[in-house]
Amino acid sequence: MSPRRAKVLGGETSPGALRRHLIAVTQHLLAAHGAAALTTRQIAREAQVADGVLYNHFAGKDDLVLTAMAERAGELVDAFQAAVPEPGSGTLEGNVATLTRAALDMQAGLLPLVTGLLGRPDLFHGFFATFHAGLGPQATFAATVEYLQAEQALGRAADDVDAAAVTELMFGACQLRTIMTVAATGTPTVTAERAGDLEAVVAALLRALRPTA
Amino acid sequence: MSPRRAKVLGGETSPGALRRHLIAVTQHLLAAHGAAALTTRQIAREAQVADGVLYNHFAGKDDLVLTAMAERAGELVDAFQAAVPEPGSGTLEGNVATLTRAALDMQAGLLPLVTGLLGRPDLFHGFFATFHAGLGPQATFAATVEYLQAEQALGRAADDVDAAAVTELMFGACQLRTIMTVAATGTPTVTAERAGDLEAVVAALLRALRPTA
Amino acid sequence: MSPRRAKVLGGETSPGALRRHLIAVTQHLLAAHGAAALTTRQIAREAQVADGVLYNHFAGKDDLVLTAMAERAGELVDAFQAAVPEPGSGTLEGNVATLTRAALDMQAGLLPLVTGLLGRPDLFHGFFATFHAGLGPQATFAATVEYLQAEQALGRAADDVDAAAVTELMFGACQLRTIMTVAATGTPTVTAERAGDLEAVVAALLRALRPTA
Amino acid sequence: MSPRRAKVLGGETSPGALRRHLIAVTQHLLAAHGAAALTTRQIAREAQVADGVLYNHFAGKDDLVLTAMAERAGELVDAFQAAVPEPGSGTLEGNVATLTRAALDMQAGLLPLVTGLLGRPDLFHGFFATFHAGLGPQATFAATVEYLQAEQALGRAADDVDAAAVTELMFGACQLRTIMTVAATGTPTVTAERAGDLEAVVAALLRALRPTA
DNA sequence: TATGAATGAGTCTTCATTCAT
DNA sequence: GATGAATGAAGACTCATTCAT
Repeated sequence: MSPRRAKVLGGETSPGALRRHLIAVTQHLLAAHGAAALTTRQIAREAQVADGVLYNHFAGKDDLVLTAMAERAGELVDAFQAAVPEPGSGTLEGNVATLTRAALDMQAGLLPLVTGLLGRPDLFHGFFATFHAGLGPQATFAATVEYLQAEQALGRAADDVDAAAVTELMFGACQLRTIMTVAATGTPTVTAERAGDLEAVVAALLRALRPTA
Repeated sequence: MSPRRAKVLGGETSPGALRRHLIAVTQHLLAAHGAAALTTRQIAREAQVADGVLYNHFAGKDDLVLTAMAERAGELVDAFQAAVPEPGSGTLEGNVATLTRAALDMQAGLLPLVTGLLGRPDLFHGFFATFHAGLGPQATFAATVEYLQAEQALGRAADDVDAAAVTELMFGACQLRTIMTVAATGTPTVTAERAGDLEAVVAALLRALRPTA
Repeated sequence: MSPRRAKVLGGETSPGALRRHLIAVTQHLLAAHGAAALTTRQIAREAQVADGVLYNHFAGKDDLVLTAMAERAGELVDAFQAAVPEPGSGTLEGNVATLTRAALDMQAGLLPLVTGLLGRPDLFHGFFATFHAGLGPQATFAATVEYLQAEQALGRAADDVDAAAVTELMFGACQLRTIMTVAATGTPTVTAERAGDLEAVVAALLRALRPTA
Repeated sequence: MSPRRAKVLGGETSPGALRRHLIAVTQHLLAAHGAAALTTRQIAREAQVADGVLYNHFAGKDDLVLTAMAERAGELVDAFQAAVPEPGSGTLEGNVATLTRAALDMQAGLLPLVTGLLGRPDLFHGFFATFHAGLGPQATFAATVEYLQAEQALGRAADDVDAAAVTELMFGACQLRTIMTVAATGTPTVTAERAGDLEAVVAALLRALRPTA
């Protein structure tokens, strides 16, 4: 009836501002209340806009959600990649600890996203397909394997252990921690603090990377 | 009009028979199509009973689903526990491989259950609280830690590595494999075969358990 | 929240009563307000039932509407068929007048149905396909042609005129009258009275059936 | 941001150019996809203009659509009128055939217009009221009656048959053909070719116009 | 005048839950 | 206990219309 420009964005009028606002709200709701509570009405209410706005900027709910997820995942991936150490720099111990911590941060951020998708395997599949080669979570796995292989080549890590297997152990442990933290706390938001320390896990990983007796 | 449940249950009339039937049907649908496709009508149709029966045996949908999940989880836990080797028996290598394989089987079975729950953190929390001490998935973690500690005591595994950390690596890797398999295949059901082999992971775990050089 | 059996049907509890009630309401709304005003909510309100009931008896709105239309069309067709005279009985003049009047009644009843369908050619096509051979409006055309051919065989009508063409003229004139009546009155309901008399049309038709000079 | 209608209209800037453009686009969409698929957004997109323009030139969607319909109907009427033969010219047979073919062309063109209107009897009524005396489809009826009466006066057609009734038969048969063609093909567009030949219908009409035995 | 993002009532549909029989 | 029709809030989505720029 009476279309009035929302004043939610504080006068922000640059093109695409509302689009980004909707993405941000979706990411927030996803992280705060889980995927089950994510309805178009909730998004609209939280964004302080009319129910229909969503469809002026996205093809539909799935489009918005997938976009929000992909964007957030991209940020998490970027943050991880930035943390991957230069092979040969520092100590192997410190580097593995850094990587493990970064993996936990990423998994914690990824969980609320992945959570909503697991119930819809088709979308989940498409979500991973969304990323161009070398840009998705898969890329963080590859980067870690590469790092470890480089350390093996440098002789700082045993070369008779499979770098991919070690990476699976590392990422898997972090994911497990994340999920168990959700189970323990009952909130979808997992902070590094709540997830506990990883010292022992890092130590065990390092043993796998040391030369055999 | 008139009760004719006999058909489905093959004449079974003992008390609680229908209750167990509903649980079984729910477990089947959960495993086959995932939690997102689970409606009370689906359950009733598959169970060949009226829509309302559910409420004669359970407080509501959540109660039924949670009960079915807990029971199925119990079976998976039991299967895992049965696979935990006697410390000192066989070889450490074989035993760790057995445990890892058992962990993968359990995670694969657990995933469709957990999937529906992750979107609702409150229920997820309650799900774990459901288990009496020593009966839930947590117990399998404890059993594995105990096994490893016993091997450490027997001198077959290094005693300067944290058994709990190794267990986290093992379970975590299995969980990661399971989820990535869903992402790769786009189906909610993960079989051990589809999840690929674990040799390299087992080998890496064993390195963590061997004495340091 | 509180499901209570509607008392709309006056205590009628025979199976299928509500289904038939919904069909009747749909037919009424269609005839009274046209297809554009036909929403599921309107139907539910007019039927004095909850919004969702429709879906307990029909696959969806289209199913209900198509069913209602087919049923009403069936009645109209039956009424027409009952009016088709026995060839040789009475006078040709009287029989053609009877048929023309019957055709007008049928077209008047059919119009509000067809009206809603013309906007959706796919459904319109399916609507005619719905009828088993010899049961739809097409059958009335065939019956009229047959009647005329029988009169031709009896020598009461000229045999050098195409019976199908005469039938097209008859049915077409009636349809035109019906539509022009809607245009003139602005209501979708056309009664025989409002459509005016057909004497001159019948006379013209009879001329086509008389032997050439 | 800034007006750039020039593109579409080829630099045309005379007042009313955009108004006429919108009407043309609406007519095109109406004929091609039917009234059910006609949204203001569709029109705007097809016209390469902003959603709101429509309201700068018309009171609303109904106004635009009705205007477009009336204009198109006017064209169809003009085409028909141009085809009405001079009484006494050629042969009666040829002239009636010409008129019938022209009536079919007109009905086929009118159908997609009328289709969307039949579901809204109020608009349908207003549509016919739109035409000034002697300009609407009604005028074609009058012209045909006049033509026939002239032929009657000239002695080329029997004068004891009602010219209006014969016209009703002619127009009605054409309309029936048009609608049945939609039913048979499932497409909203009816071309003269698809509607089949009219020879038998013309022959029957001519019989009605010949002197009685 | 043109723009096009924003509006929000309204559409069809789903589904957990109730309760008279 | 069993039945299953009825309920109605809620979901995703559409679209004619408005108005600040």
